[in-house]
This record gives sequence, C-alpha cells and structure tokens, in this order.
Amino acid sequence: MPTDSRLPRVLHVLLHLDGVDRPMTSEMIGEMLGANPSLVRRMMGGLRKAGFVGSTKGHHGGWHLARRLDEISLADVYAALGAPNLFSVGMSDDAPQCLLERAANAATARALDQARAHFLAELQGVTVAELVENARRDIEAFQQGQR
Amino acid sequence: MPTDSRLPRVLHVLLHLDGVDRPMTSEMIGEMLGANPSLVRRMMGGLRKAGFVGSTKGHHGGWHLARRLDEISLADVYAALGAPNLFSVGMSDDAPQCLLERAANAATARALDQARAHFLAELQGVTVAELVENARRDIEAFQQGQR
DNA sequence: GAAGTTTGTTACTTTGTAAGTTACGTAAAT
DNA sequence: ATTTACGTAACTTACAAAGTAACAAACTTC
Repeated sequence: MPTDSRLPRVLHVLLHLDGVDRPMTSEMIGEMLGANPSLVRRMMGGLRKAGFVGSTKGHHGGWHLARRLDEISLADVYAALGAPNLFSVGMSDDAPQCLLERAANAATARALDQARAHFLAELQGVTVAELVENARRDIEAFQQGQR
Repeated sequence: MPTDSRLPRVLHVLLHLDGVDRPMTSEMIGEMLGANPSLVRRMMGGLRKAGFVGSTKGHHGGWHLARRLDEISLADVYAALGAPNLFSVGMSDDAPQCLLERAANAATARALDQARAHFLAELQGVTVAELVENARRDIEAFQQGQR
C-alpha cells in the first residue's frame, strides 16, 4: 500500500489556507501537494464535515478556513480524516481458540494500544496554530543564518 | 497490503515450541498458523539468525527453541524480524522545500516517534516467558469457571 | 439566462508491500 | 538410496490508499 499521507498533507493545506485571504481551489492545492484535485476534494471532505474549512462553488470559489487554527488540535484533524488506521502490523484473527495464540495477540495488542495512545496524546497536545508558529520560527532562524 | 502479522505469529510459535520436546516442522507450524510452510520458514529465519531458535533438516528435523524464553523480550523478537515498519501512515517527502510542509511533516513525525517509542518500551518490558505465564493463568481461570 | 468555474461524488486504475505459492537445491536420518 | 525437511529464490495474489477520469450540481459573472 502507498503509505497514508493524508494527515501531514491536510495539515500542510491548513497552514497555507491560514496565510491567504482568498479561497484556494482544489487545483491550486493539488499543485502544491503534487496531487490530483479530485484527491484533494476527497481528503478535505472530512475537514469540511468537521467544520474546520468551508468550500464554495463557482467563480472565485474554493477552500477557506472556517475556524481559528488555535481552536483545532492535530488530534481533531486526525479524527476529521476518519481516524485512519495507524498501523501496518496487526493480528489476523481477533479471537482465536488457542490460548497461546490469544496470549501472543494480547501482548501485541497491548503494545499497539500503548503506541496509539501516545500518538493521540501527542496530537492532542498541539494545535495547528502552533505549527504556524514553529514554521515562523524556522523562517526567522533561516534569515538569521543568512546575515 | 495485508496487515503484517509476523510479530504475533512468531510469538505464537515460540509459545508452542516451549511446550513440546520434539522439533516442530514448518508444515506443522504452518497448519497451526493457517499459513504456508514456506512462509513459516521465511518468518522464522530471522529468529534463527538471532539465536532464539534452531532448525535441523532431515528426518525428525524442524524447529526448536535455542534459548530460554525468559531471556527473550518481545522487543528482541520484533528486532529479529527486522523491526518491520510499524505504521501505515507517513510522509511522502522527507525534506520538502516548503517550510509549512516541513512543519506539518515534523509534527506528524513527532507523533509517530512517540508512538514507536512507547510501542518498543512496552515490548521491551515483557519477556516471552511471561506470555506463557499469562496463558497458564487464563487456562486456570477457564477451569475455575468450569467447576 | 447563457457561459464559465469549481465543488461533490462515483467509478475505475495504479501502486507498494506482505502474504501466499511454487519449485528446487541442500543436508540430515534411516 | 530414499525420504524428510529446511533454505531460498521467483512469482502471484490481496488489499487499501493514491491517483485518474468524468460528470452532475451549484455558484458567479456578464
């Protein structure tokens, strides 16, 4: 499977939408991401349903922010995408007869649960607005280095 | 991609190898797992290289434990499999030009790193022998319920 | 209201990786 | 010598997201 890159991609889009005062079309966004406009519409659909962005049709239509970025955590964005499956590892059978297999599965599941919990906790603790701040700091650091 | 189920599967195999005094053939193991003997040989190859199991050819050959299960952590097993990729999500581009994209990627990577670290920590803290004990407790609990 | 733009959605094809399969060489036991 | 069983390479299948194509619906502009 091509790895699921929707989370970083829609974050990228949100950061750009924040810096612009006119809607961005799916085609503009697609060019930015190196992706198809249709794919952009699919990815952004969840964010629209969650109320994070809006979309308007027709001339000068496109995508725009519908909520302040400091009110959106990364976990909210992940959830808006439908909380896609995180792992490429897992068990084939959830409730096997064999008790040894169950023990093996349970141990694996515990580790994955730990992983998921800390993934979500990390996402929960960061707002999209903070990513903008981080990027701004990076820009300043870069300019500092130029002098 | 079919999800990668090697970790729980080889754990399952180790637990069975512990309870038997003769080698198990790849065919027997394959039947147990619902998998092909050839696939079993591939999965177990890493554990052999790591010294956790041995394999002998010919009559009455097969797979046997080569180390005590209380000396093998689940993290060791995961490493022996080649530490396969944990996640189905990730970034498409590691070092993009756009600083906003970098910020989005970095945030995603931080969350994945957190997840991986806690996954490994959980695996590190458990030995395969402890899984046997867990299973034994389950069996006793079951028998308790039967009375 | 006609023309043009842009989304919303559906259907289809492509892609990447582990699973699964096949085949055959090698080594050990009888 | 024959049989058993691993070791390995080559190939096919399965699956989910990416990617693509197409078109109806809705909005804007003139």
